Amino acid sequence: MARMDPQVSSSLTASTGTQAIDRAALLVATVVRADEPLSFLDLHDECGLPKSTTSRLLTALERTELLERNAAGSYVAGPLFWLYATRHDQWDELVRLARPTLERIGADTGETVNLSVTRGDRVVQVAQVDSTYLLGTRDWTEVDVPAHCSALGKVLLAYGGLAVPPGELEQVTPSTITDHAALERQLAQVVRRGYASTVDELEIGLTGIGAPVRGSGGEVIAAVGVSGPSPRLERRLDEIGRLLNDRAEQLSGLLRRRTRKEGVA
Amino acid sequence: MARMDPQVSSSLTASTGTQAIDRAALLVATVVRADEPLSFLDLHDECGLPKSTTSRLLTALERTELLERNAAGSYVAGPLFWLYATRHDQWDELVRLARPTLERIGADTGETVNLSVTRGDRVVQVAQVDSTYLLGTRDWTEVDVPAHCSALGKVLLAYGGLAVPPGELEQVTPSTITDHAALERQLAQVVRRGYASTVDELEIGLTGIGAPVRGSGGEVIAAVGVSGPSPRLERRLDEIGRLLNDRAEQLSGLLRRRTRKEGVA
DNA sequence: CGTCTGGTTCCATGATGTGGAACTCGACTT
DNA sequence: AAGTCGAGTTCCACATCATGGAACCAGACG
Repeated sequence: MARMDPQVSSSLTASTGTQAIDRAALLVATVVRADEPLSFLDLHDECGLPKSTTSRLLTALERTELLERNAAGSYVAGPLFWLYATRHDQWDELVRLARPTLERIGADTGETVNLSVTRGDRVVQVAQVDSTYLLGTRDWTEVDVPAHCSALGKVLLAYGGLAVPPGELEQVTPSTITDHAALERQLAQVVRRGYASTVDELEIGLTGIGAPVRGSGGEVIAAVGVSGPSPRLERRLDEIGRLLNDRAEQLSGLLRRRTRKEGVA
Repeated sequence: MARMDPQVSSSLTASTGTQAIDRAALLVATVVRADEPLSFLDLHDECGLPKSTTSRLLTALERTELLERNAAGSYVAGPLFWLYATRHDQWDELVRLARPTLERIGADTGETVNLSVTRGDRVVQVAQVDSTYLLGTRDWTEVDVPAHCSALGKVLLAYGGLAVPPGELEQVTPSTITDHAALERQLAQVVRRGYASTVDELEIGLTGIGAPVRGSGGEVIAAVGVSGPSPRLERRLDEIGRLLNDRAEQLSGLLRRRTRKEGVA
């Protein structure tokens, strides 16, 4: 009856008296994380439960509106998820999901951390974790700045989350890149390196570094980055750039569609 | 041990061997539908489960990321819901939720049914169920029309989902209302009656009727309506208006936050 | 320092979920 | 038309697992 070792299945946080629920939740999580219709068999061997059990659980989950079957009979997230999604803005939810990542970056670097997305043709900061230093950047959530001179803006430009505006590029400081060709060259480099940076280009003495966050389909949907005084950051550009890329990659992994063989969180 | 009559609990579709899951799902559904933090006790007496059971189930649901506790210890929807919401557009999900309602309206009236929302300062149709008549309106999903001469537009204007544009009101047909004062008077009437209509105001021979859909907080977030040839609809304005209001009310009920005493769907 | 409300842990009990095997259904072959 | 296979559901004896009353714990209030 025991499928494998009796006590290996759920290791952490000691679960007792909840086998059925753990399994049901595993099914739901698998469907939601995959984010594409999974057939009965997919779920059967993805989750490693006996056919009869799988069937019973899935039927119950469907009845309770946690899952639903599409026309082809495959399972997708059910009405409860639709309801939640209609009521909540997707960017707010991205912030929730990203919060732990931002905080880790904050702890690692000590600098102010930002998360940006494109809204229309503008870059807006949607979340911020403050610097541990006294000298940090102010809270500019919802403040939007020209894309071509902010690190997060450059990331979004470089990965196609945003198009480079056709007209003049505003000269915000003496260091701002205003030449289209030069900007394009930089953007190509951003893609090559996996992170973007601006030193004194948005404001004298302000340095920013950013990396791309990818959505479920692999498209770049947001950018994470840190910013702070140039003297403190200038020398750590590459170090922090790599760190950001790592962390952003992890966050992207969370958002990525997963089909096969993913350990239980 | 049996709380009530042994076979009364879950009547439809015969459930067997899934008590634990049904209960767990009930908890999740309650939290998601309420859409505001529910304390342990709220859930306890909302769902009528023994304390110990409630506790065990909630702990399991939290571990599996279906629920989460906020700072105050109350339960809210968990990371799995966030993930789903980040990946899906909220208007698309509204369409999913509304589809059954639209289809019922279509079946009731035989006319083309539309669902509209405001995007920025424009009204866009986001879903359509086609007329059973041959003479119906074409698919204008994503086509946006001036708000002051469409029934759904008037609904959104009337309930504050949209502001009346300050400038000239475009005269689309001879019947189009172009006078601001007259429009305001109509909008007030719309609120009084609970539905809006346009006869020949957008296109000669085209009549539309619409009613408001309210979101979780009670604000009007969308409008449902039917449209078709004036000869067929003109006489049924009030009848259909009431019908739409009823159906829209039902849909709104689905979206409304619910805190207490709601039967299991 | 006692008293409550709010919540978790224990544990004996048997109801409840389990899973192998039998069965059904439909599609595809021969 | 009969035969075969794969996908999925239903059955049912068994014992594992969820159950819930009671005891327990912790913090807030008086």
